[in-house]
Amino acid sequence: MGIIINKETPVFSISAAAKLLNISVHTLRMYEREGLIVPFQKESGHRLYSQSDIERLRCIRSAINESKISIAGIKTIYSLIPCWKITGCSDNDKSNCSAYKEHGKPCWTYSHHNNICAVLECRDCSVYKNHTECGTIKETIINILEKQ
Amino acid sequence: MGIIINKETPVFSISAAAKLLNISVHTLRMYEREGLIVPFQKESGHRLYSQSDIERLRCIRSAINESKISIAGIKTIYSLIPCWKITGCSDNDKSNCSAYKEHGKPCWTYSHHNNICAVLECRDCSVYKNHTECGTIKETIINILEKQ
DNA sequence: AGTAATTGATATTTATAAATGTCAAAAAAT
DNA sequence: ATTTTTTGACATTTATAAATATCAATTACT
Repeated sequence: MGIIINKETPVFSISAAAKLLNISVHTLRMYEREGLIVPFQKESGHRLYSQSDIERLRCIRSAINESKISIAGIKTIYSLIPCWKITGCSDNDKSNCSAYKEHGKPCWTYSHHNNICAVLECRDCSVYKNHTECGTIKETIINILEKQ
Repeated sequence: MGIIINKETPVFSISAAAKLLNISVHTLRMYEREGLIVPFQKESGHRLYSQSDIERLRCIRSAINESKISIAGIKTIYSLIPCWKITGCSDNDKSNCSAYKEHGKPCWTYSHHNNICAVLECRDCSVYKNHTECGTIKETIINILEKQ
């Protein structure tokens, strides 16, 4: 059998994740409702968290508790990632995309029927996976600007 | 005589500005201490605010009160403005600049002895003047990315 | 010269975001 | 089959960021 377990494999239940992070399951659901995280969902609706999800949540917790950035602030910061450059959106994709045109919410909180994002779960997209904290976001802005 | 009064002319005392905004003078000084605003300072140390400053402060108030973004969040958002592309920093300028290398604080909260920013008061720099709220910041990121 | 406004620094208050608690129904595990 | 966990929705608590208050010293008006 070919089961591969890596950092992206969803393995922790919500209670296991909560214990690892020393927070309550309510808090985890709140972060999800706010669009900070996108855990894997089974058909039943039950959530599963990967090691990557845990690390992402540690960053979020640090932003809230150490850096004193509010949840609304984190959402807005995520919304400034130039996702369209990472995904390779066409002009048409962009004109159909709220994530491109608006701000205040991360791109992965929008539904993507009519553009390039429809081919991939947001959870598996590098825009989501690679950007957990502000340092990485600034690096991305710099990299995209210097590269082209 | 050639006195020109426009939106950038510092004319309001701190108490006048506080009244216009319906806040206390303490709050205005706090925003300054946090690096959100850079009012004009007389030799005596007394502050003067322009019409532009008032509008900037309205944006900041709206971010805090309506959008629920914390002051630390606003600072981090400001720190994501690609200032080096606006000022035309050289590679050497960048390597000497904390605003380029770090994040969490707006570029105008750093001292700029040793790069292109030394020639202009931050208060008079378009990085500061043109970016009061998140919409403009996203627009700038988009514009810089599409232009080049 | 005398009143009013501003300064910075420290302490206090208040508003509310973030986190938890509770509940009944549904799903999963043993 | 029974126990445990998860679900969503609503209510409550708590921690603290944001805003004020107070103070003596300094500066600015008239």
